[in-house]
Amino acid sequence: MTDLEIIKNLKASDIRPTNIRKEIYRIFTEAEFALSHNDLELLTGQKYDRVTIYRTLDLLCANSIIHRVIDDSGISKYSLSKYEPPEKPEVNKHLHFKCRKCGHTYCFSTIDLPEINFPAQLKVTSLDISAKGICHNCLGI
Amino acid sequence: MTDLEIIKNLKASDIRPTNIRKEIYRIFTEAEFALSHNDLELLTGQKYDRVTIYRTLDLLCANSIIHRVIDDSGISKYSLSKYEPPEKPEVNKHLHFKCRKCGHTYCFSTIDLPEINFPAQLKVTSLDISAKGICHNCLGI
DNA sequence: TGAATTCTTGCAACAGAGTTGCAAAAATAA
DNA sequence: TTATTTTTGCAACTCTGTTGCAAGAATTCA
Repeated sequence: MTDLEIIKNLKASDIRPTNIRKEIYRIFTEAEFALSHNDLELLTGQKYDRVTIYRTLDLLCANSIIHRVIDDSGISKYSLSKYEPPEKPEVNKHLHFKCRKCGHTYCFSTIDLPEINFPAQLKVTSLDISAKGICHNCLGI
Repeated sequence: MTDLEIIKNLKASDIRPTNIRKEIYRIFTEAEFALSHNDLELLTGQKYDRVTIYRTLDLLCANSIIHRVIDDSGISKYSLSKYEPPEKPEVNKHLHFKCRKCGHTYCFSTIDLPEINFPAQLKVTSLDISAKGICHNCLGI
């Protein structure tokens, strides 16, 4: 993604394209797996304050540019949002996979997810399917 | 569950039936939804040390008497394990539902779960399906 | 029974993730 | 240029969870 596109996308959500915002957004566009706050502190070279990074993540989340995945150990990771259809679906679905070996969390497309039958009468508004195991990379070695 | 059954079950896992262990185990057998460490501190009337409660939870988890559910906000909750078949399944499956209104997390049976097709070649060893929405109780009001 | 050993609990202290308040700095509007 | 709003950094704090250690309780074994 070009710098201009980064700026354009931020502006489209009424987010001022400051340095930290552009840099963190760019990092997400290039990431292959979900990143934690700590990952971002390292990837930005400790250039920004911890709190500012948290606030940037919250801002990008609130504008659905990224989304949060809660790790099986309870820590938050973030990943670029990919909308399959441009419309917002009735049930917000996510499909994640965490590798027990390398620890990375991967986000997958949610097309082709089967229906889950919940017992009783529940109004389901979001669905999160997350698996654990060994990822493609770690199996290959 | 009778006191004797509680004691018998703990002993079956080589766990000495001390007061805190019996009490916390009993609380889980009577709980309708998953409980956090903080819930247990309150339910036991601040009778036990925080750390001892954590250790009791870890012990019951390690012996598969209870299992841990990570909340969408990242905090751990615990719930009694229910094995449908007595054998251990190849893929350890869980089905959870968190109500946005009351905040409770419910654990459901995992029979009748459809297959999830993950992309690429991944070895899946556990599967966690968790939904959010409004629960039966909160809808009824 | 009594001493030695092991297990359990509580306390203190710590670590990590995340939040809040406030003031300085930067950007925008007037 | 000045006034206003937004953004950032700092300090301090909360909450969840962990670790080390010593005291207490239970178990084992002679």
